Amino acid sequence: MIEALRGQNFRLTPQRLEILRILASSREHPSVEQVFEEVRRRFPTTSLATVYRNILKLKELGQVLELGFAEGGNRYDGNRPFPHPHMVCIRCRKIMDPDVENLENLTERIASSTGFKIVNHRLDFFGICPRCQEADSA
Amino acid sequence: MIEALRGQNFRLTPQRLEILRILASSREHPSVEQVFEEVRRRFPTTSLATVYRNILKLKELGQVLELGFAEGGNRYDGNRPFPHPHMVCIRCRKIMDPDVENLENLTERIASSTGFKIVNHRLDFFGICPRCQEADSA
DNA sequence: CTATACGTGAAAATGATTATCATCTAATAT
DNA sequence: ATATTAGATGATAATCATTTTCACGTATAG
Ligand SMILES: [Mn+2]
Ligand SMILES: [Mn+2]
Ligand SMILES: [Zn+2]
Ligand SMILES: [Zn+2]
Repeated sequence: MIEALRGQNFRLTPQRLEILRILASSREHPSVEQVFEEVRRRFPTTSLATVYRNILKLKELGQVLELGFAEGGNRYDGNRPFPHPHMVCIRCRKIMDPDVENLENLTERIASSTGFKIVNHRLDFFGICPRCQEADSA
Repeated sequence: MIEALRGQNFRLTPQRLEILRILASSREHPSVEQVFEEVRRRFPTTSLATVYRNILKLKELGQVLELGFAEGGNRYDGNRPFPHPHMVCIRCRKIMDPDVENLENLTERIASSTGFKIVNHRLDFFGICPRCQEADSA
């Protein structure tokens, strides 16, 4: 992933490398705020704007998948930077990657039946995660 | 749909009825701004806040489906107020309802494999609509 | 008709994201 | 190592959709 950055005239600053590392290592689909707090552990002077800027760059380079939400902050996946389904817990806001077969069939069928040239898709399931279900019954 | 409102202590104001009518009759998945402009044709003093408030109520009553987008305004479907796939043109922002078989199978499979209790879902395909493809080749 | 909640209009507040700008620094050449 | 410079950062202001506030208006019940 670092290689993807070297291509352009991108500098490898400590903040940038740390943001990279956090996004690549986390499976939690972190928010900007979460990345910000984690970067600050190592580089306490880091600005929130820097986190936004670097995530934007990585998104443009196709190294990070952005999960935009109309309410509440966006979330990011640095492990699977391509469209895939997500499970969103409406209680604790945890986001998981379920194991599910690909949607190429569905995509192609919709493309041919509507005449759209499909370039992207988004599939989210909203519900209550197992842990929050336990909390309910307790 | 008007009946759904009578249930509670909801008053049937002219603005409210007009917003209702617009959402129920439009197949274009209008934005708040579009509803606002249309309401103003008949009731020129209507406030934008009133449009937001009434759409919120209808959403809470399950009479309108909200399509939230992280960037740009949200869009609303008053014809199919239940989860269904959408085709979003990334050029002209038009949104269509494609004809597609139901996703109950997929939903159930994901629910059982992840332990989630799924209460909602969202499936969007992003691409270029036929009309914008023509504009491209011209 | 009167009374009373609910609704409205106007404007301010909110919250996430983006833009601005002076300063800093990583990368490269000398 | 030093100088150069284009890109990066930090702090702050601006943006934009949406929500909140509050004084006033009005639909509805009695
Ligand atoms: Mn993911
Ligand atoms: Mn629809
Ligand atoms: Zn949960
Ligand atoms: Zn189009």
